[in-house]
Amino acid sequence: MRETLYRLIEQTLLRCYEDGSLHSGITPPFVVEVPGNPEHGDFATNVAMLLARDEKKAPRKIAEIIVAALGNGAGLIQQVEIAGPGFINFFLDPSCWYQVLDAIHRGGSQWGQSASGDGRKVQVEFVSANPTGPLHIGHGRGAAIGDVLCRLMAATGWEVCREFYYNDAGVQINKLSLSVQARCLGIEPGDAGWPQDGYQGEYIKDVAAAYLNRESVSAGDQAVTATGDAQDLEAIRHFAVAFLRREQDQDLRAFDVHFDNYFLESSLYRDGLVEATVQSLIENGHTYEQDGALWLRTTAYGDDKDRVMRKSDGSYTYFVPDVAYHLNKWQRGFVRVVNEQGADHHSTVTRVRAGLQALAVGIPEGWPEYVLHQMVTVLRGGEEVKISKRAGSYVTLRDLIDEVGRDAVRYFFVMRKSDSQLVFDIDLAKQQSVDNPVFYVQYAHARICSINRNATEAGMICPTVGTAPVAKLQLTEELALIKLLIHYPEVVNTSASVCEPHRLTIYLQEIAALFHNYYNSHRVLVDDAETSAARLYLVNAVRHVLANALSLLGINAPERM
RNA sequence: GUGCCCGUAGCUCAGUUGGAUAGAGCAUGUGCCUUCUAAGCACAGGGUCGUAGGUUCGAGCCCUACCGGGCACACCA
Repeated sequence: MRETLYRLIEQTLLRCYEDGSLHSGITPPFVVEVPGNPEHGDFATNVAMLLARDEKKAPRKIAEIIVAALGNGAGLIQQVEIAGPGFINFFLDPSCWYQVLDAIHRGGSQWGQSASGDGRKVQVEFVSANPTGPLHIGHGRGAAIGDVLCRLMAATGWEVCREFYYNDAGVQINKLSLSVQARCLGIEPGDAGWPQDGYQGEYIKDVAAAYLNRESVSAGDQAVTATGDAQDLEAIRHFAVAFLRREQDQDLRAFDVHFDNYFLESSLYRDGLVEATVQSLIENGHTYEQDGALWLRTTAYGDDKDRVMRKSDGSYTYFVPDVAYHLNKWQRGFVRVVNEQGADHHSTVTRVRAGLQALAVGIPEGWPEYVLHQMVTVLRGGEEVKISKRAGSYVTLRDLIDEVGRDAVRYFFVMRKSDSQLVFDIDLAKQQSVDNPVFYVQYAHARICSINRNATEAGMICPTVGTAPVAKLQLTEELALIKLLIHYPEVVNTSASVCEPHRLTIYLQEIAALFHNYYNSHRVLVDDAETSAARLYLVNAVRHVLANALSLLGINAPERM
């Protein structure tokens, strides 16, 4: 609808240039938007104001010329007015609103999807937790945001690859192995022989017990049987990694989050990608030696200081494998890559991009994209629940799902813009009332299903596509609902392209609010059969949109509550 | 000290990428069930958009400086 109007204005402008009523000859970057105030019409454009300077005319004068040339847009436009400093307000013919109801019923569960991705390959990397413990709340937020992003992109025509990257070697894994070994030997935190900065959590005991029992574990990407030999640190490492990966997998499955590919940091070394990347950076002349370390001149690409690549002890800093990893992503053909991470990793953004630019293999400057989420604080009984991983006392993702349910957890995690901090109020998430946004939205869906059941009982059914007497829908509340329904595909598109899943939850709140309002002021099933049919047609369109949006969030749309 | 993010109603947060009189929910106050789920709805009060400048027809949004909070700063990832 907005698109149609946009093109109409564009063409009108060209016509004005042809007949000489306007002469600047440019098409300014004007917008067609939905005014906040309904009195300002269904759509409005600022085109006349943007032309004022080049035309050397008052915006309202220009608006008059455009309006005169506009016509009625093939019956689309009922009325046009010029308002304020030079806005052109459009009031559309009501009949055009009703078309969206047919479109929704025709599209069903597909409505709102588009092909803007055009089958291109996008990769979303998210969670990427190292296998040193259970997933915590922060991983949960990342998992929810990443998963919804994937669903959004798939719905907009992208070929999506969901990837999980983790470090299975390195210093932290050594600490993990040593901690498990210590537990195997009966050493406890605080005892002599407990590894420095070891992992103290209770779960380490479980890993040790399983190892001593010679259990077999298989995670999504690996399978290991324990030898039970407490002296074999290498065997412990393999087992511990597989064990914790399995735990994380189970948590993710409980959260309905799945991956297409697991990528191991160790494979970058094994396959020589790290070494090749370093060589390439040296050959391109972007490195230098200083203080016994090898540096990359990242300042040439907007970093505030140069970064060490190879430490004086000969090992690489973590950003080197990161660059190698992203080069690999590029070579796999992903024209778009989105990395969802905690904001505490934000310093990698500039470095990775700088490293990729320095490789000079044609990677665009802003590639890859990053979605960074801020911290989550958990509130229970109005008090903050402290999270401390090393000390081993914290709320895990699993705890949270078990306590408040998957739907609520997912909704709360994507409800806010990712770059603002999130307060997760456990008590609120558990509440089954209007205060809880998840229930509010699900309840709207359940209510419509309930109406359908009542309709069936009364021998009425929702009309099929094109047969509904839609002209019966004249109430303000009905038109408001229809006008909001129209925007759904745009919400999906925008959310996907700017990577902001929270827009979906805001839209859901709006549509649910309008529905509850309508429901309270008017009955759907009334004596007049035609009116009932038209209203059934409308509320079921609402039901489709609610269900579709919830499905993009990975949340159930219950038929009863 | 340097870099990034945030600052909007008492609280939690939106704000359609620069548009018209800045919006929701909670909390407070007042109403609405013989009728499809009251697990709901309506009305009312509540604001120097952190502060000060700047850019322009027009700024919550863009630029600069400052204030306050968070995060990160080779030898953890």
